[in-house]
Amino acid sequence: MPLVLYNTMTRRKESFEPLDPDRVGMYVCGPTVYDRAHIGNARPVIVFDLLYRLLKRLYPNVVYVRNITDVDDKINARARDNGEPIAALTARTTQAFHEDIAALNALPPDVEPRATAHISHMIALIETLLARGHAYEAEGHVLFSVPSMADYGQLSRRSQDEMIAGARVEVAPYKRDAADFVLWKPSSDDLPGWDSPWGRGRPGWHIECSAMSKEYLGITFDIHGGGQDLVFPHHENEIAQSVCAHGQPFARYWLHNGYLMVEGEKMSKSLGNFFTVRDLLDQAPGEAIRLAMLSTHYHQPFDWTAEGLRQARATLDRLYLALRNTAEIRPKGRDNLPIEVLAALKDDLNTPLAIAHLHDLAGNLNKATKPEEKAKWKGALLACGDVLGLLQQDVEAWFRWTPAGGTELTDEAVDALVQRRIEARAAKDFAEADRIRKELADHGVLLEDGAGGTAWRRS
RNA sequence: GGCGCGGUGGCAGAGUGGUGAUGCAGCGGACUGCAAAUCCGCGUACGGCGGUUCGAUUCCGCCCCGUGCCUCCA
Repeated sequence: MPLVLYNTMTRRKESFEPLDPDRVGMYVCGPTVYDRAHIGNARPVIVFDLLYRLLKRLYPNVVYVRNITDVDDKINARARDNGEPIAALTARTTQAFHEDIAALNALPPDVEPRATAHISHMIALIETLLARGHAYEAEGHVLFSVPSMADYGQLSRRSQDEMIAGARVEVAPYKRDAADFVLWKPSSDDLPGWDSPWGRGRPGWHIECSAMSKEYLGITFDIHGGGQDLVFPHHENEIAQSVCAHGQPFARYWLHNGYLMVEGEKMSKSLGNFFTVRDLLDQAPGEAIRLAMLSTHYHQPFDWTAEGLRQARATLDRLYLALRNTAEIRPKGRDNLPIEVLAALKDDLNTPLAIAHLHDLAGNLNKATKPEEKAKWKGALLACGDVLGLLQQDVEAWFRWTPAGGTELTDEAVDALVQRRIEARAAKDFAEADRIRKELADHGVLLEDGAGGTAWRRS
């Protein structure tokens, strides 16, 4: 049962066979650090985190590289608007990014290279492209010559004629060909810049990924991922740069997550449906956001909705309840991922199917009567959680989560009321017991009387 | 205009050439002081029209609808 991945380059599912099974390399395009991560940024983070977890389970050594783009015109513009130094903006935003995605249970990549720390690598790459006749200088810029690459456009399946016909942006006069793109551009004194053979300047958008992927993964490596919107021009141009510079293949498998929409519409600030990850973490646990994202296959368009988030929370309630109801059982076989779930994930990360199996496991756990059966199903459920990045937290912590600025009762106040109700029930004062239940319910706290006492959770 | 992606039951969302996942919501039952949770049972869905086939939601064609990209947005 091989790992099968949908390769954008070939537009079909392919068996994944790493170049070197002892060192699997994956490069994913990371954030441009000028603002808080939004919900659309979260999808590739979560999707490729899952792939990373799966790869680590299948191969002994996986190197996951996700860059930080900390030189960019949007950064420059934002720093100017904020009246703060660029370095302060990028440092602050990078830290916020790390906090946000950690809350989504995304593991840190093995390497997280920053563009500004690799300028010399980019310059060297550009020099190679110039030397090989794939780039040219013009008015302080260095441009990649698209016509110099015979098979440009393979990934996005565009012919150069089409691109010219469809071009709707005014072509800079110094470009020899409308499709040529910038490798290096001049910087004025008020902008970030580095000395180069072409004067003080800064890199174009695409070159950093070509330079840094080679640095950490080599010229040819296994997997390159990102959002579908990066297929063109970003990934296409990365391929052009890397292949033309090195004369060898670049990434072998290209994976792209589908677009994200919000309540059926494109997310945009003007529509008022623009959410940052931070906004959502105030409303729901990060784990619920993660599960919501994984409820749709990564390749499909994903529609972010309040209802979807509610369902994700309900699903996690169900799974955590199965764990809570067997709190006294020590799980067994947690290292053994159930075969159905492994098979689902190995089939191009079929997370919806894997989640369906999670429900089966929870059902089995709920139905089990013998302790050894419970231990087995509980271990299986937790094993799935480990690879999916779910069910990692303390069960009670899950049920006690409160939204930011919530006016709910404190945990202590709930405990005190629960205790009073226990006493009322012991005295057969069911009117008082029901009154307390009602009072708690009005504050979003649900009670569950079980054999082992009364448990509560916030709804 | 060019190049893509998608349309599955009330909702979300897998999957498959023929015994039609899973969850949420809903209904009925068991259990419970009452609940909740849990368990049991219940829903003949696959955008439209053709074609191939013994048989299509699944393959092919056309159409309709939604959505994305087309040089710096994950």
